Amino acid sequence: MSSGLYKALKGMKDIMPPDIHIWQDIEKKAREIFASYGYLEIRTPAVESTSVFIRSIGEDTDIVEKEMYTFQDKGGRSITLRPEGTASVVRCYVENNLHGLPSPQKFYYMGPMFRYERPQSGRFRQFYQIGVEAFGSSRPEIDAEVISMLAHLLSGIGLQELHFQVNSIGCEKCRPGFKEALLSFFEGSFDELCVDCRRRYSQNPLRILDCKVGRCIEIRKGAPSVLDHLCIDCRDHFQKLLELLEMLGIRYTVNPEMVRGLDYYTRTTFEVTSENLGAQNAVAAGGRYDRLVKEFGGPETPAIGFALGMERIVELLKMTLKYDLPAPEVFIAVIGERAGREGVRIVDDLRAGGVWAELGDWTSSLKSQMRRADRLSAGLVFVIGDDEIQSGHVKWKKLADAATGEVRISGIRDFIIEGKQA
RNA sequence: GUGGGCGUAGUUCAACGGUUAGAGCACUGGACUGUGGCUCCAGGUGUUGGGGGUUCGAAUCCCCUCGCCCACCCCA
Repeated sequence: MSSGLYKALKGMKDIMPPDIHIWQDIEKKAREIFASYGYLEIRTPAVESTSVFIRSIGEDTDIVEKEMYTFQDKGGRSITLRPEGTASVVRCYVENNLHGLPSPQKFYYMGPMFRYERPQSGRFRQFYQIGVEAFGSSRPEIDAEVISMLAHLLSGIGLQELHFQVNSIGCEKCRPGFKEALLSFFEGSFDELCVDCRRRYSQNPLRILDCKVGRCIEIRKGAPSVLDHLCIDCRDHFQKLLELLEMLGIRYTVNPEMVRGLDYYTRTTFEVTSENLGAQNAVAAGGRYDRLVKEFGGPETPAIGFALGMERIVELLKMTLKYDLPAPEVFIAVIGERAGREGVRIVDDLRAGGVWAELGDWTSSLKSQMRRADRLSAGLVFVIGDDEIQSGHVKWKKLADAATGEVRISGIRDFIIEGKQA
């Protein structure tokens, strides 16, 4: 049972030690890898005009229909906490005329996203994503670059056994034909489809391919495949991408039934899943969105990106790696007020030298100070009392193996720093 | 939005409808008066999530409500 007057809102979590160190490691690794691929950080506001998201994500997607945190500000404007990152970055790209810079322009971002959903395992109302967006190239090489970068990031932080799926959902030229084909395929068995799929039939027939209801899975056997309906250009693009992925040694499967939940995707879509997560098993996903920049009032600019879900990655990492709390290098136990004052000086000096040092409380017993040092897993303990101040020499003890020694008080700082280097 | 499971100490969990709701861990102090871990001893905490009802009597049964978890849906 929790105490206190307040709790975090439903679906929102505090991220604390020791977990926070996993988060920091992931973020650090991501920055390193993105840097080597030439992606630069971009930070956009967490709130945008509601229309930014409606326009990009799509009027009748679930996100827009029922999952957005939308409010009116005091000026009566409708504003929304971002449910994903791409829309904001595209808005930023267009607003700041970044297309005037040499193409392609490549960015990454990290931060919280918000969706008003019922929380469950791996799903939160405030969740964190790391994402990348590359603008200005329609070449399959950039698709491969983005996917390869994702693969390197995931393996770089120690995740194995992830499943890469790729697909192409065509462009504005070939998708209408495919929709037609789907509609006529399902026409005869329409009445047998589940309620949701009957709705999808008119709203977004591609999603029928993604339905998990047993009967619908039956019915769609033999349904037309997107891949058979791609136009020449899309087919060529996809083919080239697959060749590049082969060449890079990225293991993947082509899944023609993979459909993404955002309307802006064109051509390449991909998703990375894990078997160890429960129902919400996507750890990262992305795709190409060649029309969005234009939609936002910019010049025709092809683009591609992905986002990965921090909580899910952290969850996977916690299964295999053990993260300990960081521990101080030095603990100064002090006996008596005079030593207590001397201790303040010593830890301050050590800290100025970049050493994590903690000071005991001279009003509590040496035993309890030692116990605290032990609980903190401190590396070395120095015990200072009147005798030590008199003689200028102090004993140290290494908690791990109980080794002891002696050093001049004035030499503690050098002793520690040299010890670190050795 | 729809289902299912669960709410007892800081934490993990006990308590056939029946005394004053207990135990491990953790925490603090001591045994060991200036050296941690191991052992032993001592110490404290609960509106049994909240509200109502049934009953002589409710942590226990019923209703409502809130919260958490899981799943559907959807997605990172």
